[in-house]
Amino acid sequence: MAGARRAAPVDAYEALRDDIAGGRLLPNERLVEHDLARRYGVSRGAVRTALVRLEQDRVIVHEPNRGARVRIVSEAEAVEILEARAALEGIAAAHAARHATDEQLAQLREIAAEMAQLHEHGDLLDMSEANARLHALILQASGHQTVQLLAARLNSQMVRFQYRTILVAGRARHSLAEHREIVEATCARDSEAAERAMRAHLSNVARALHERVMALADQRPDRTRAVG
Amino acid sequence: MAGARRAAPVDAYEALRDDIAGGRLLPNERLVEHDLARRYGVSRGAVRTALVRLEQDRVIVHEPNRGARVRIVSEAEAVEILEARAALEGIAAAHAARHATDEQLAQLREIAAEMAQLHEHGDLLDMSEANARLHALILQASGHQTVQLLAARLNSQMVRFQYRTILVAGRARHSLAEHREIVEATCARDSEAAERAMRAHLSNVARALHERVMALADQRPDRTRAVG
DNA sequence: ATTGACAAGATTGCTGCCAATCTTGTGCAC
DNA sequence: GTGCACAAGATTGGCAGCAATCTTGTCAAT
Repeated sequence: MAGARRAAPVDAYEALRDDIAGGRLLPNERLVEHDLARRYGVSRGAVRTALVRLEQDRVIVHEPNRGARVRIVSEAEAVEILEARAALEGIAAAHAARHATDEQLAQLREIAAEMAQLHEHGDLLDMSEANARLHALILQASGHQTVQLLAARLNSQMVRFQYRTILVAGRARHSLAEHREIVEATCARDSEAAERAMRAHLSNVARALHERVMALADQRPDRTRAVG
Repeated sequence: MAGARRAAPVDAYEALRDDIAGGRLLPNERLVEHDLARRYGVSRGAVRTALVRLEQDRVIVHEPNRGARVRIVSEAEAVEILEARAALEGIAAAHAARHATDEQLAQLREIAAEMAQLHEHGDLLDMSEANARLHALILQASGHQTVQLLAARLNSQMVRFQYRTILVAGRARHSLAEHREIVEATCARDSEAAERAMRAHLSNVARALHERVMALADQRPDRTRAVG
C-alpha cells in the first residue's frame, strides 16, 4: 500500500469502498487494519467494522487470522453480477419511466447527447463515466429504494470490469445505441419498453464481457483508469 | 425479551437472523447487546459484529448511542422487496430450468404434489412452509451464487409478510396454480416460461400483499406462526 | 394535571491491552 | 542447493474497562 495517508477522519466504510471501486486498492491486495486506520485517520476498531460491512457486500474476503483482501471477481462471477443487474435495473428503468420528474428526463437526454458526442470524439473513458452516471440517474429516478441499494452494491463489486466493457472494440457503438433506446423509452413513459431495453443492454454487456474480458485480464493489472 | 437463554455458543449472526425471521424477535423490538450475548452464549463483541452484518442486510436498524432494533418493513417496502425478488428469482428459475439435476426436478415435483395435498386439507401454514422450500430449492438448483445470496437476504427481511400472503383468502388456490406452472416449465427445461411464471407469481404475491396485508397488520402483532 | 429540572441507572462506543495465530527470516543438517 | 526446524516479528481476535450518551424515575413549580 503506497497510498498517501489522510489525516482527516473520513467514514472508513465509504472511503474503503471508493478506493477499491476506483482501483486505488487492487484485487487481492491485503488490507492491514493498522495501515487502513492510519490512512483514513480512524481507529482500528472503526476499520474493523468497515471491513465487516464490506465483507457482507462481497467487496472483500476475510480469512480467519489472516485478515482481509480485496475480492477478485472472476469472469463467471462478473457475468452473474451483470445478469442480476440486468434484472434489477430493468425494474428500475420501468419505475423511472413511470415516476421520473421532467427534470430527470431532461438530464437523461442530456447524458445521452453527451455520450453521442464523446463517442464521435472516440473518448471512451469519459464515455464510460457518462455511462455510470446514466445508470445511477435511472436508479435514482426510479424511486425504488430496494433496487437502488442492491444495484449500487452489485456495482461496487465490479467497477473494474464495468470500466473495461465499453473499451472493448466495437462495444462503444452498440452501447450508444442501447442507451439511446433506454432513454427514449423512459422519456416516452413506456415502462415495458424501458425495462426490455435495459435488460437487453446489460445482457449484451454480460455477453461482451464473457467474450472479451479474459484476453484483457492477462495484461498486467495496473490502475483501472489508466487502462485503454 | 422474555426468551430462554441458550448456553451453547452458536453463531450470533445466523441465530439472530433466524430468531428475527421466525418471529421470536418482533419488529421494533430493542436488541440489547448484553442480553443477546447471554442469549446466544457469545461475547458482546461477537454480538456487535453480528449486528453490523444484519444492519447491512437491512434486517435491523441502528441509531447511534441508541442501539439496534428489529426493522419494521412497511407495506410499501414489502412490495418493493417482492418486486426485486420477482426479478431475481425469475433469473433463478430460468437458470434452474437449464441446470437443475434430474433429482432436483424430482424434488420440485414432490413439493408441488405436497402443496396440492396440503391445499386440499386446507393446511395453510404447512403450505406456506412448503412454498418457502420450493423457492429455496429453485434458487439452489439455479447454481447462480449471486442471485441466490441476494434473494436469501431479501427474504430474511420479510418472512413475516411472506407467511401471511398465502393465508389471505383466495390466495392459496391461485398460489397453487402458479407454483404448478413454475414447476412444469422448469421440469420441461423451458427457461423462458419458467422465468415468466416465477415473475408472474411473485408479482401476484406483491399485489395480494398490497391489497390485503394492511387489514391484518392492524391485529395485534403476536408471533407470526400463530397468525391465521 | 402538566411541565420541567435533575439525579440514578442502563446502554452504547471506544480504546488499550494481550493472547493466539500467521508470516518471515535465519541457521543447520543433509 | 534444498529442505527443515526454530525463533522473531507482524497481524488478527477478543476481552476488560471506562467515558459518553441515552433512558427512566422522582420531585417540585405552576
